[in-house]
Amino acid sequence: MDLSERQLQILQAIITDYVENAEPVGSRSIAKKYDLGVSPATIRNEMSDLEEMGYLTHPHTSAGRVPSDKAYRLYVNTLMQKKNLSAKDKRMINDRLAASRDEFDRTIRHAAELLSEITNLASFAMTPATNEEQISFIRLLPVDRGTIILMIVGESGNVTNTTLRLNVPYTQEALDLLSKNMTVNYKGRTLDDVLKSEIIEDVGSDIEAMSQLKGNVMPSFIRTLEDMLNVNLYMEGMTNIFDLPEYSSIDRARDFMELFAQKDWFTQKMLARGEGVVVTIGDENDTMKDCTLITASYHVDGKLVGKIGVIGPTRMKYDEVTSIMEYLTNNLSETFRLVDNTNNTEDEG
Amino acid sequence: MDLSERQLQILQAIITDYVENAEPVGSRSIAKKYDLGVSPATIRNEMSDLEEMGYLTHPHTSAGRVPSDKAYRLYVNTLMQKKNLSAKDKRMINDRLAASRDEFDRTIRHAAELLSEITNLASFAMTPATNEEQISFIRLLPVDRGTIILMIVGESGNVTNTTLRLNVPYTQEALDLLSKNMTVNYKGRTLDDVLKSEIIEDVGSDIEAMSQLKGNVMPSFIRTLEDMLNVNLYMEGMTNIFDLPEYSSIDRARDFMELFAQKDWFTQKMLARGEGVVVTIGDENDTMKDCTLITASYHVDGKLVGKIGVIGPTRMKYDEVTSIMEYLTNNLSETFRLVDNTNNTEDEG
DNA sequence: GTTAGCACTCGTCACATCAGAGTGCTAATC
DNA sequence: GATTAGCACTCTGATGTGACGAGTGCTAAC
Repeated sequence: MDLSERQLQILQAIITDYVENAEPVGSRSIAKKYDLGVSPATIRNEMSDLEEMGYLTHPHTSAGRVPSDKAYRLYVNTLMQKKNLSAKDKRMINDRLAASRDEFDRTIRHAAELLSEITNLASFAMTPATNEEQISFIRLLPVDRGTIILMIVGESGNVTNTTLRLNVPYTQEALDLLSKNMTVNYKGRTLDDVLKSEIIEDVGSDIEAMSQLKGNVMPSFIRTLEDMLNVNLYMEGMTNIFDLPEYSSIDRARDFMELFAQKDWFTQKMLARGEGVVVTIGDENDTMKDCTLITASYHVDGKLVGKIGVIGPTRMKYDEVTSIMEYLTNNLSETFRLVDNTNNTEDEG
Repeated sequence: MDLSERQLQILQAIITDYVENAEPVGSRSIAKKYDLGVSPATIRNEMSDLEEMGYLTHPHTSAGRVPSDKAYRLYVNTLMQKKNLSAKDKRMINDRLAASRDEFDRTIRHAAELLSEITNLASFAMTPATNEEQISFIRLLPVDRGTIILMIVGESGNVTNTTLRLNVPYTQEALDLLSKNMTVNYKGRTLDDVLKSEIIEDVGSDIEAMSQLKGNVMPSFIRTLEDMLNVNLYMEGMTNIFDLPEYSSIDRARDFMELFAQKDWFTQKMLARGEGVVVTIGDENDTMKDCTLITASYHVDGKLVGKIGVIGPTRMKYDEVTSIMEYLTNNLSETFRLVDNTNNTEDEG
C-alpha cells in the first residue's frame, strides 16, 4: 500500500504545480517541467493509480488532476521540507516585533499583521488564555459617592477592572478592609480554580459597612474574573482571500467571512486546538471543510499559551507557512520570556 | 427649476420602487402600480425631464430609470417621512439594551447588533470619544519588584491602565508620593488639554527615589492617556451586504470589506462627522462613493458623544433606517443618562 | 397638454459550434 | 513486464447567432 518512489515524486510535482497555479495539472506538463525521465503516458498510468488510492481527484474527464486532502496530509507529514525564511522576511518580523515589545497587545496584533502580509492569507493572533494565571491582589478604589472600581491584578501584571455602581454608600475604611480580605483570600489561586469552586468564600465582615459593601461587590467579582479570562483576538488580512480563485464565487467568500463574524465561537475553537504547529486540512476540520487551518502557539513566561494562525484554501504553501509560523512563535516566546523576567535581568543591577 | 407636484410624485414612485426591487423602473410599471392618473407616455416625458435635471439615470437605452444620488438627496431632505417602528422592533430594542445596561461596552455592542439585524445592513457602534473627559485621579500600584501598574481614572469612571516595567527599583513611598503629586497636578483637566500642552509639567521630586521613578513613568503616562482616548469600535452584519445585488460582484464586495479592515482610519472618519443623524449619499462621501453612510450620535451624561451608523448601497430605505437610528440613539442616551447620575437617584436614599 | 402607436435599441437567454486540453486505451517497443 | 506512441473520446470554455422582451423616444392624433 506504500507509494513507490516515483509515485511520491509525481505526487509532489502535482502538489507543487497545483499550489502554484491553482489549475488541474496534466501529465504532459508534469513530464515537461519536472525531469522525471518518463513519458506523459507513464505519468498518466501512475496518476490513475494515485487517484485510485485517493490521493488525486478529477474535476471531469478531460481535466488534469488535483491533489486531495489526503495528498496534502501526506505532503505535510512526510514530503514537506522546512523552508528557510528570506532575510527580508526575518528582518521584517524582528523589526516589527521589537518595535512594540513593551506593549503586549500591540505586539500580538503586529504578529497577526506580519503573518497575513507574508503569507497573503487571512490570519489571526490571540492573547494567552489565562486560566492558569494566579491572582496577585485585589483592590477597590473610590470614584465618587456611588461608584467604585474593582481591580484584579494577576501575577504576570495582567489587569482587569470594572466600574461598579453601588446602591449603598461606602466608607473608605470598608473599602480598604474588603480589598485586603479579598486579597488574602484569593492571592495565589488561579482564575480557573476560583471560578470552578461553587461557593463564593466568605471574606469576613469585620465591620458593618463592609458587610453591606461585600454584597455589592462579590457578584461583580466573579463577572470580572470571567472578563479576565477573555482573550483578545486580532484578525488581519481577511480580504486577502478575495484574491484567491477558491473564493471567487460570492457564496464561498461569504461563508468565509461569516466564520469570522462570530468571534466568540471562533476563539473557543482556536483555544481548543493543541500546542505547537497544528495543521488541519479540509475535511479534518469540522467546519470550514474546504479550508486549511494552521495554528501555532507561543508562550508567555513559559506558562501562559497564546495562539496565532492562518486560514486559507487547502491549496497553500504548507512548507513556507509553517516555517514562518514557527519562526514567528519562537520570536514571540523569546520576546515575552524577557518581558516577564525583567526583575531578574541585569537591568536591575 | 423647481419640480412640479407631478414630477415629485413620479420621482418618489421611482425611488420607492427601485429601493424595493433593485431594478430600473419603467414608465409602464409606475403607471400601473401608482395611481397617478396619467398614461405611461406622460410619465415617460416627465422622466425624460427628470433625467435632464439630473435626478434619474439610464443604464442603457432600453432599460428603465434609476434614481441618482441627487434624487436620494432630495428624497432625504424633503420627500421622506418619518416611519414608526413596529411594536416588535421597539420591544426588541428596549429589551436588548435593558438587558446589558450596567455593562457599558456590551450595551454598545448590542446597539450595533440591533441595528444590523433590523436594517439588514452593515452597522457599527462606537464608544464615546473622551477628549473632554476630566481626569479624576492617577494611581501607581506595585506588582512585583520591577513592575508597577499605572492607572488613570476619569470622572465618568472610565479607567485605563498600563503595566510598566521599570529599570530602577522603586519604594512604596515614592510610588505613593508620585501618585499623589500627579493627581494633584492633573485632576480636573481634560485629556485633550493635557495631551495638547507641549510641556510635561514637573510633578516635583520630593524625594530622590521619586525622581528616578518619575523618569520611568511620565513617558508612559502620555501613551496611556492616548490609550484612554481610543474608542472601541464594534462592527456587525458585515456579511449582510453579500445579499444585496449591488455587491454581487466579488470586486465590489472586496472593496466594501476592505473599508472595514482599516479600523483606525474608519474610526477617525466617523468621529469627524457631525452630531445627530447625518446622511451622506454616494458621491457626497470622499471614499466609498457608491455607498450611503448614515451615522447618528448618542450622549453619555449629556457630555460625551458616541456614534452608531450603518453602511449600505445608496439604494436603501432611508425613512426606516433613519427612524430606527433615531429611536436607538434616544434609547442609548436615556440609558446612559441614568447610568451616570446614579449617585443622585433614589437608590442612594 | 395628453395619449396611442410604433419603430428602434439594448441586454439576456438558449442554443450551436469549435478549439484546446487532457484522459484512457491499445498496440508497438524496449 | 514496463514503457511509450498514437489516437479516439470527453469535457470545458469561448464565441457567435437569433429570438425575445422590456423599455424608450418620437410622431401624430386627440
